[in-house]
Amino acid sequence: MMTVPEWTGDVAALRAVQDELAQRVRVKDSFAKPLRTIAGFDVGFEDDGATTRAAAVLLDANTLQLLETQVVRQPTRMPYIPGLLSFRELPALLEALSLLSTEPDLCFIDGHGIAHPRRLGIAAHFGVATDLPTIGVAKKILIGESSTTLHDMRGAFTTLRDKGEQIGWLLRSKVGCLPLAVSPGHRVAMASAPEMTMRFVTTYRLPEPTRLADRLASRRDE
DNA sequence: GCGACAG
DNA sequence: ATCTTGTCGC
Repeated sequence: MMTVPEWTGDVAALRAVQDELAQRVRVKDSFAKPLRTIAGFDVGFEDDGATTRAAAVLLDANTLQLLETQVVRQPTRMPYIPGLLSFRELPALLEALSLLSTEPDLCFIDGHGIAHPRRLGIAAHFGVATDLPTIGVAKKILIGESSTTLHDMRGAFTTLRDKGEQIGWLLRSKVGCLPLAVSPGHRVAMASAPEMTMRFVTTYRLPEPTRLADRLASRRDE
């Protein structure tokens, strides 16, 4: 399945691929059994963007103990284009995933799930490409808005909708901080995205999987 | 046409 | 995303 075609400059072609892949996204729960391991993924850049650096971290879902980390580098293949982020970052992320010794039960991706113009943010795309359960955790909204006010209480969340359709949530993971935009990617129910995310939030704004992957991908480590 | 625009 | 010092607030 060609889930990540090469960049030829044809934006319309990639949008067509997105529409096709979006049909394969399954927004429903897949957790009949408790989680054993979870993983976090993020991407950073080096050499003025010439090099793409992807990080993957594997954690014990119950103790949050760090079990494994992987960092890979690839030459950057295409520029950043709002809405087409996944085609730029997915290749490196998939390589990082392949290096993990254990396949995670749930993946947290830095970016949106279905909270995307074509309902195929990087977390949804990642999920369809791997068939693994995924949740998108973004620091900013790409599309959509919330109607009700978000209480300034840890764990509070409100609906994020686009033209009436719910595409995710705004989640106050930490008091005094801007909310996160959380949306299901693949094989995760809309309703469980916020709680699954909060389950791994400790004292920071980002849930541990994403936070740790962030540090590795952004140089602040290694 | 104008503004917005994950990372 | 990335380049970066000081500064505000708990």
